[in-house]
Amino acid sequence: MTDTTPGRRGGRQLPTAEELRTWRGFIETTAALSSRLESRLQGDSALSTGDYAVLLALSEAQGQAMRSSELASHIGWERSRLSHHLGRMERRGLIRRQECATVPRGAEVLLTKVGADAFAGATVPHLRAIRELFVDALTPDQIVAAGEIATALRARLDTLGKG
Amino acid sequence: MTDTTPGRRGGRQLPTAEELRTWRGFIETTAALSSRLESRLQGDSALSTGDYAVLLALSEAQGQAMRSSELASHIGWERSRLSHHLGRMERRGLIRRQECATVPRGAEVLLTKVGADAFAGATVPHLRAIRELFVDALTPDQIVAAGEIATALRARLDTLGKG
DNA sequence: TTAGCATCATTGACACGTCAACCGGTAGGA
DNA sequence: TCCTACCGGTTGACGTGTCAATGATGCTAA
Repeated sequence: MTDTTPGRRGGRQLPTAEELRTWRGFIETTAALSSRLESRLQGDSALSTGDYAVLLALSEAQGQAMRSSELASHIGWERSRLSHHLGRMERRGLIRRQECATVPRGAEVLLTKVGADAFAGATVPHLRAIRELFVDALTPDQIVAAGEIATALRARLDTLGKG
Repeated sequence: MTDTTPGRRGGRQLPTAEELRTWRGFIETTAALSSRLESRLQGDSALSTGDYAVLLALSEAQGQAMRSSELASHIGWERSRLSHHLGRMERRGLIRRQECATVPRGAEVLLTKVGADAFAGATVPHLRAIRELFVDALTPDQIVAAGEIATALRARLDTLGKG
């Protein structure tokens, strides 16, 4: 394992072999974690994490309803993505869409009973899975460190922008 | 924000509100990081990270060729996923598939010149993006901590198995 | 007034992943 | 021998995500 130290010249260099190993472990493990959580949720409640995010937002909204674009920005999705997803959720009866009374071109998304029940049944197993797969896997110090790492990475993403 | 401490009874409890905040920040940020890296790679080289993984494996293999199932296990993919992906890569001329001479029912995957060139052009920008978005975002201590967190999470995933 | 222009939402085309079914061939055991 | 079971690989159906284009509707400025 020859050392590929880029070092010197303080400029824009490539990662070292060690940094790359850490990177791969980190990104692959977090992906695996997401995917495991997804399949746990699916198995426990027949919902995807996307469904869960939508249902969570709607169940917390007053009237259990939100405008489509409001919902999109609340959960941080592109409108196109939300529109596709709502179409699938509507086919399964989890939500309903209707024209918004107040805003002419607006669409109002409503939580149905089926959706509310599905969400109610999903939340405890989902939180339990988060506890088992994340919280219980780490020491308290590591949880704090994970939070700080996420904050630092997020800051970097934000400052670099889409570039 | 009422404290939802589960604590006591040392049993299988739900995460606290604080743990949940950390969890959300962590999982959403790592997802955003993956997605940003994906779009950087796409913009720099018209390759996806999936393409990159396949091309990396093939370019390191002797003869720049591998059996399909060997490739699948090397990069940790299900065979079905690889088969679909190879179909798309083959349409773009990045790889070629042919019957394996030695193993009757085996398929051999070959790196084409187009694929090798695409990979060669992609690697430096990709490594640079990893440096900018991950390595440079964290302190050396945080990189070490990230590695340890990944190891701990991975261990947890492995011990829990598919359950 | 009307020609742009931004905004809200949907749509279509396509890439990507998973799951389950399938096919062809090889290997064991009745 | 024949039946079965596995193995390598492909396929189809479907959920999911992005991008670019399209409607439909208001706002604004010549």
